Amino acid sequence: MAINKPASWMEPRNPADNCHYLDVRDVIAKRIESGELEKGAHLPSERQMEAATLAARGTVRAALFQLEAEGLIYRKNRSGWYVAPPSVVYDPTRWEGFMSYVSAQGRAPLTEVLSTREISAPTAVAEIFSIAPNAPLYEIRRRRYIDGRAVLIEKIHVDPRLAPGVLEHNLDQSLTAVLRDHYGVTVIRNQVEMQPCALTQDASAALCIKSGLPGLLMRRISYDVSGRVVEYDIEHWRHDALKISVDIRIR
Amino acid sequence: MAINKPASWMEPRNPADNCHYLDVRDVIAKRIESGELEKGAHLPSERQMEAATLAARGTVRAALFQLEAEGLIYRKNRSGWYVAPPSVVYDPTRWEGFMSYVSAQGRAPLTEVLSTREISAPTAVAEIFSIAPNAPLYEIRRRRYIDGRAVLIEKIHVDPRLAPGVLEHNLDQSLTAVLRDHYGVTVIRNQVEMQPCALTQDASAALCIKSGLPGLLMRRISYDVSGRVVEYDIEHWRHDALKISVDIRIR
DNA sequence: GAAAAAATCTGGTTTACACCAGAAATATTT
DNA sequence: AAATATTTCTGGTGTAAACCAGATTTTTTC
Repeated sequence: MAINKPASWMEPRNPADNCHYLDVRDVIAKRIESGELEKGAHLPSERQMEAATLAARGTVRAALFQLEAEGLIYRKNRSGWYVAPPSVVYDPTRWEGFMSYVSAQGRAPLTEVLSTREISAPTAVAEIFSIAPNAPLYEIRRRRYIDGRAVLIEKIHVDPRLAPGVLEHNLDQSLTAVLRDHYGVTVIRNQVEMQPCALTQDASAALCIKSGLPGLLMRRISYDVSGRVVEYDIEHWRHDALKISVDIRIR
Repeated sequence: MAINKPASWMEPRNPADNCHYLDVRDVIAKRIESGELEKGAHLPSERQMEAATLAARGTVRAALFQLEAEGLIYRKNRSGWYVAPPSVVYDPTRWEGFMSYVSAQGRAPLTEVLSTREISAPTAVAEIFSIAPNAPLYEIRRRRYIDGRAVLIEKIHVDPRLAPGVLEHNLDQSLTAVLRDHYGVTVIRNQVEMQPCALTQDASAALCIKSGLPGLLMRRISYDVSGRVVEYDIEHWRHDALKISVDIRIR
């Protein structure tokens, strides 16, 4: 089944820490790294591991949380623990959209529009767009998948003056492409910001994740040639879904 | 002292989740965000909070772990929980070293050399440098601080052929500057990679952090004009110490 | 007053139960 | 065979109690 060495894995530990849960962690980690447990594989249940490792369930869970923080495993709501697929590499300096860089890495991207509507700009957002508070603004909420796993939820704000009626278009694809092709709006500057966060209630619900789990918050502001803000995007990512990679040369 | 509303904070919760520990989290989070608990402030002890919140210690700890993952608080080994200072903004596209961008943000950077030695290149590292396995290589281990808090530990590899005797120099400063000023080696390309990780035994020990806590792994490869690898740097960061920000324009 | 020893406080870890709600599998009914 | 009800399984949460080892503070000793 998995994990059933009685207590033999107690010995080869580093004497520095005497943390049982890190032992359990190591056992599982090794099985994943060795490929014994394949990507996406379903781990045995916590109670099975409890019996197999002779550790209390709380200890087993501590180990699972640790592995989750490391991005090695993840959980589906109440269905179980799974081996995490490899993360996708993202280079913020490249002018590539989600669909593009995900498929370039041999993974299957998918975008789903959750909702579109016209709102009146909240103060904070209005400031970014340099428009009056409560001015009209489009809001698009989307969910994106990699290989069938929901990895991020995003809320995009667009200025209706730059792209009137954009909500009528098909938004399952690159929004930047739609803006370029239908409105002649070209993005020439991107401001990207990333930081760890806790997933908000709605984000975690949309990602089928337990509320409050750590995630990655990415904010992106896109500008056009004349310096106008075209798009303000707030993305909540699974923390284990991407890796950042930047390649820079002096010009 | 702090947190002593008997059970009044039970009401204003979102009815979706009935997670007690998120209630405790919210109370503490609010006190931090409102500024009632200042940056760097020492939180009451877990046992005090246990009594004050009427929740079991395990529940209190769950809340603390949550806040830690969010980067709002951190802990010193066995001394207690503290409010986390604001994170530092790092822009991988800028040609600025640690000392430079940290002080530019009004924070006090500090670098401490832990060890320097000559090693024979492990296979993986040798590949990066395009040298023979076991070829000589310099290894520098440093620890860096922001406002007195250790935030990262790094291991730098340097090719002795490019910078013979570099270990004799003062390495408390920017290594890139030393290479430039004393060896005429200029870095013109940087390859940076970031991903969440679990802090290794030695990293966590050096950072005075409980072993196994999540962190951020940053790898940097620096190239000179002729495409030679000048420097290979592996950095283990506290996950709450930095924020990534990139500003890109089409050329 | 300074150094050393002792008591106390703090997080760190583990155990063992108990109960809940959603997911999944199974048995039942139509 | 398909739709439906039921049972079982899975993680999610909370409690209470112990014990450890390093940090810190207090007390004692010199």
